[in-house]
Amino acid sequence: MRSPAVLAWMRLLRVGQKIGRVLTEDLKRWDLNLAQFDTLAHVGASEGITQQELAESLLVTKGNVCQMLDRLERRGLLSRRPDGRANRLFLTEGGRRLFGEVVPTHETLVAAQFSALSTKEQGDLMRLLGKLDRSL
Amino acid sequence: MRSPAVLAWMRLLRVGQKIGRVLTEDLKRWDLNLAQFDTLAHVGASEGITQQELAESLLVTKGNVCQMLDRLERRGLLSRRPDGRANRLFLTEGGRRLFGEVVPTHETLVAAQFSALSTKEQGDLMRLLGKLDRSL
DNA sequence: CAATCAATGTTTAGGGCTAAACTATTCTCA
DNA sequence: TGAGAATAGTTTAGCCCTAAACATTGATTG
Repeated sequence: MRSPAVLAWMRLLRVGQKIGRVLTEDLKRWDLNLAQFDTLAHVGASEGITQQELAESLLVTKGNVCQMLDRLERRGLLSRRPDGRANRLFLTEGGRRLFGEVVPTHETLVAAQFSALSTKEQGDLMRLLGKLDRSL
Repeated sequence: MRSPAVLAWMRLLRVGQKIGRVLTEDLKRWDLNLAQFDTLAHVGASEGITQQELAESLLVTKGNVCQMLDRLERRGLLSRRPDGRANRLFLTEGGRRLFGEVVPTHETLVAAQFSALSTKEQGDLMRLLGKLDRSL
């Protein structure tokens, strides 16, 4: 007999994979993937953030952030601005425009993935995951 | 204002990353990562499964499965057994032994990650994710 | 039976991610 | 002030994963 925790974990992974796949597929329209979208989202929400802070915020390594930024910068979506020994990050005009275009569609699609749950259930799920997140 | 769905999605991703990191760290003791563990788990639970079936079950591509199996086979943990045009997969003695050793610890650690939630809450989470999974 | 089609597996190129080694800059304080 | 510690970023090797091209084998049907 499997514990509720193990079952919950297996399902959490599975749901994450499934939804991630749908979102990734949709983001191809803008030639973005989920990691790039999340990076733009974080920078857009906190412009002036450093690479180090971005890495902590995304829960990835700074090496990863560095490479990710190389690509996004090459595409002209954001820019590094040196500040002391750190780099501060900003969206370019193009990055801001693209981001503003993608977000509404993206959020609608996310909502659609959760539409099998009632509003109350979505709230419950959100709260349970929030509690779990804070404990980790 | 963010919808409950978007918040739930962000937290789901985040919780998945955090727990995944803890489990990955622990699996290093056996020189395994999460993907390899999952592969062993699936094969162990359904020996004789084909590569195609395994790929569908893991929600990854068959190309990925092929490479993953190359590594696990090289390590002597499982074996491909040709059957018609398919390969049927089996754990080796070593694979079965390793797997039996890892699983209890792993499940305990998973349970620990969810310990901030009461038994009822874990059940609720499990059910909500199950409902969501079936709808996707 | 032979040609075609479908199913299974393999390979390859490329991006995501990590750990660890490395570089460069800034801070500290004796 | 100058040496060393701490901090921020970059690079590299290697595994994970995908998409797409490829190869092989089995099934279908004219």
